[in-house]
Amino acid sequence: MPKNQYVSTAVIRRMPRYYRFLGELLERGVTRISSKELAALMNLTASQIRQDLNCFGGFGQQGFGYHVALLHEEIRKILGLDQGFRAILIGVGNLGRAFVNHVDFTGSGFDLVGLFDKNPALIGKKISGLTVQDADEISAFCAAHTVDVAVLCVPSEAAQQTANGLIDCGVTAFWNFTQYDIKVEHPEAVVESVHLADGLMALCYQVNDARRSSSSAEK
Amino acid sequence: MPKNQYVSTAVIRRMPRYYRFLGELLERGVTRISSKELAALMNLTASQIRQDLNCFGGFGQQGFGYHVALLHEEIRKILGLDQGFRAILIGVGNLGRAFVNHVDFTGSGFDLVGLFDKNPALIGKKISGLTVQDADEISAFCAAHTVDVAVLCVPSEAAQQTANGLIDCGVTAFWNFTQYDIKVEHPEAVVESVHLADGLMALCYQVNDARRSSSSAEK
DNA sequence: TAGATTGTTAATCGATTAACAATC
DNA sequence: TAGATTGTTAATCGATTAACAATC
Repeated sequence: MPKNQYVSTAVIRRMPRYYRFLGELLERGVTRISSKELAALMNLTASQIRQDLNCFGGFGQQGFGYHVALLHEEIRKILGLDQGFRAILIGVGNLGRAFVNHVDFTGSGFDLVGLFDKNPALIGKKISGLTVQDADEISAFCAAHTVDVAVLCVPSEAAQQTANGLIDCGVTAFWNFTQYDIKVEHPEAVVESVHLADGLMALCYQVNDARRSSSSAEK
Repeated sequence: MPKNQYVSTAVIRRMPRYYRFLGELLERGVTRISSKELAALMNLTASQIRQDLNCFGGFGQQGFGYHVALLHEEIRKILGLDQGFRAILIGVGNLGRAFVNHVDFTGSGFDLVGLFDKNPALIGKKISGLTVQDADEISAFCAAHTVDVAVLCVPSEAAQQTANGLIDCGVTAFWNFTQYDIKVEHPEAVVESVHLADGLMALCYQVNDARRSSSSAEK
C-alpha cells in the first residue's frame, strides 16, 4: 500500500541508512525489531523512524514491531535498488579506478557497464573486468546501450563540459566527484555531488570547535 | 568581531561551499559581490547568505556588498584551515591510495603526515612522498608526533576496532570512509562519515522519482 | 484479555525567507 | 544626498518530537 505524496529529501537520505542497519541485523539473525530498539541502535528517535517509514506505507505491526527481512526488502524496493539501472564512469584516474574496485555498484542499484577516459595510456586497460574506452566513444556507446547514470571522476575543469555532452546523449543522472557544482537544465536531471574537500573542511571546523568548547569547559 | 553563539551544522556545512565559490570568483578577478549576486550563482537566497555569514560577524559593507578576497580569507579562518592540523590515513587499499593522491588535504586544513596498513605487501611502499608504515606502529607514531585526525579507509569490519585503538592514542577526529557507523565516546570526538553507497542509493531513488514524475506529467 | 507497539495527529522546535531600518 | 545593500528582527515554513488512539 505505497503512499504517493512528496517525500522530503531529509527522509530519502535516511533510507539508505535504515537499509544498511537492517541488513546488518539480518546478518546477525535478528528477525524482529521495534522502532524503539532501532532508534537506540541508530541514534534516532523512535518517532522519527515511524514517521519516515510511514511516508511509504505501514510496514509494521502494532504490538509487535517490524519484521527485519520484510522491511529490508521494502526499502530495497522504495529506493529502487532492484531495477538494474546502468552506469558508466568517466575518468579512470586514481579516484575513478578506486571507485570501480571499491564501490558496490550492484548492491546500490546500478550495474557498471562502461569505463571511459581520454588518456591514451589508459584506453584499452582492463579494470575489474571492464575495458577502458576512449572518451570520444561515449556518445556511440550511449546510442548503442541504455545508460542511466554517469559517474564523473574527471578533472573539475572538465566537469561541466563532460556533463553537457552526456546530457546530449540522454544521460540525465550524475554522481559527481569533481569540485565543481555542475548545472544541468534537463527537467529529469538529478545530480548527487560528493564534495570530498567540503567534508574535510567541515571536519576541520568541528575539530576546532570541539577543542574550543572543551577548553572553555575547563575553566 | 567574531560572535560566539552556537552555529548550527546546517550553516557549517555551507561554509566550505561559500569558500569554494569565493575562491573561484577570486581566480576570475572579481573583487566585490553582493549577497544577491552570490545567491544567484550558488542557487541560494540572498537572505540565507547574509544570515549564514552573520553567524560569524559582519563581513559586508552596506550599500556595497562583500569584498571577495576579504570574505574568502575570513571563511578560511572560521573553518580553521590555517592551523595545519595533522592527519594520518589508515588502509592504503584502492580507496586510501586514491585519496592520498587526489584529495587536497593541505588546502582543506590538514597536513597528511603518515600512511598505515597491515598488509606486508604495502608496507614500505612510497605513495606521494610518504612511506606506508606497519599499522602496528600507529600508537608509537602517535606518541612521537601530534596527530589530530585519522582517515579511515580500512575494511568496514575493522572500522570500530581501528577507531578504538586510535582513541586510545589520543586521536579524536575521524574521516570515516567505511560502511560502518563508528561510535566514539570521547567528549571531544568528531566524526565525519562519507557513506558512498548511501549516496548512490539516494541517487537511485531520485532517478526513479524523476522518471515517475515526468511520466505522470505526460498524462 | 492485557501489554506492547504501531500509525497518525498535534505540538514543538529549528531553519529559511521576508521585510526593513541602519548605514555605507 | 540618493541608491544600494547590509545586518537583524519578525514571519513563515518544514522537520522533528511528543502524545495517544487504534490494533495486533
